[in-house]
Amino acid sequence: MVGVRQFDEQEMIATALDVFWRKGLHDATMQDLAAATGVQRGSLYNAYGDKEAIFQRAFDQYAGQLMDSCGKALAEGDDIAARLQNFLDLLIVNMTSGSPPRGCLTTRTALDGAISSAAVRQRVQGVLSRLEQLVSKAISSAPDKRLAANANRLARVVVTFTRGLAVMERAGYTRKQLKESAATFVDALVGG
Amino acid sequence: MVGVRQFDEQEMIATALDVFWRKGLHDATMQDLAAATGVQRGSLYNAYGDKEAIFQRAFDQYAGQLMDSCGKALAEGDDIAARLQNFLDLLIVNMTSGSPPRGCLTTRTALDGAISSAAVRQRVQGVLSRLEQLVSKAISSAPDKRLAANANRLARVVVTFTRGLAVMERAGYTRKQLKESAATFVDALVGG
DNA sequence: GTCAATCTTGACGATCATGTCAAAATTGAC
DNA sequence: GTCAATTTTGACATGATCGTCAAGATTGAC
Repeated sequence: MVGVRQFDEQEMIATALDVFWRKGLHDATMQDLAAATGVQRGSLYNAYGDKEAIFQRAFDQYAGQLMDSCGKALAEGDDIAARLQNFLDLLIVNMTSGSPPRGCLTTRTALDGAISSAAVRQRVQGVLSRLEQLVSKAISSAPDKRLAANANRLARVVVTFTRGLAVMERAGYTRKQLKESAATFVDALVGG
Repeated sequence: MVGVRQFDEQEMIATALDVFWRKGLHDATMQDLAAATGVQRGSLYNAYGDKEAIFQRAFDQYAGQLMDSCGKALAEGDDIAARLQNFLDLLIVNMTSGSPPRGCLTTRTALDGAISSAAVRQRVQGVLSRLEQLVSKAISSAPDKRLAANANRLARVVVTFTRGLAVMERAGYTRKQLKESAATFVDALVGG
């Protein structure tokens, strides 16, 4: 192949993800991406077409990693309470990492009003849907039949609560406060 | 007084609130406000200084009305479950009203990454803080001492959950789905 | 009715982001 | 080493938004 790409795509997407995570799809500009990755604007347009195409790649990478982590968190622990706690703690650490904390990319993207792209919306819905499935599966396997019977409904409540945590983080709540809320929530939900 | 204002301020702020609610502080432009209110851009700059000043007035009006409604919702009902349900239903209806649904202004504002204004951030925190107080007060008055003793912590969980509902709405969940989640949440939280 | 303070209007300049393009540079294939 | 496909580069045109300002219009006070 002639005229070979001068930058590492993996590295480029990873850096772009960081930019999108900190600024959001709407507020991150091609200039931001160019500056952060060291790849010129024109090259990015040539390679990907537009900003949204870059976002989609970055988001897919992020979503894949997130699902892996969540699956593992929900598999470790003696009982369903511990597993849910692991899951919530993982998300909390995830959204409160970085300086300043970068928040939750999925939630930020869901709230980004300037996004009319069906592809982006579907990706957000995909993450939420898969999270519900993971949690539902975990709850289903609990010995408590009262819980297991309502696994789907409860899973949606849990995922909804995680979205709330993401909003509270943006509003200024600290990791410690979020963890306390999460503990209270798990305790109240699956009995303590 | 000479050289009198040619538009009704109350009406202007109410219309501006509608614009901000549908587009968000960041995405709503002065042109949007001018077009919706019928007041020219220059007049708005002359009267208020900048967009954020208009937003603050609109937000204060919105927050006041919201607190009133929430206070009433939390006061009606036989038990704490019914009161919380009223409260959650109110918020759900509030965020799913309009066509297309306008969502939750507080949550949208909290997630708006382009906002560095301390005044705006404080207003968002103020709403969340006051909501926590209202809910906490309602829970405190419940006969169930196990609940009342944890009123503050539980109230924060409830408010966090409401933020989650706002995100789920943006992600495409319908009013019906949100209400079902809310019902499941209340049932799990305060026993059913 | 006149005056003067205030508001309104329309236009202006500046900034920023987008997307495109032609010319130059790069490099694998032969 | 040459060629040709592809990428890179820098510049360009476009459009949106912001904030400002001078000139004109309005109206309460006298």
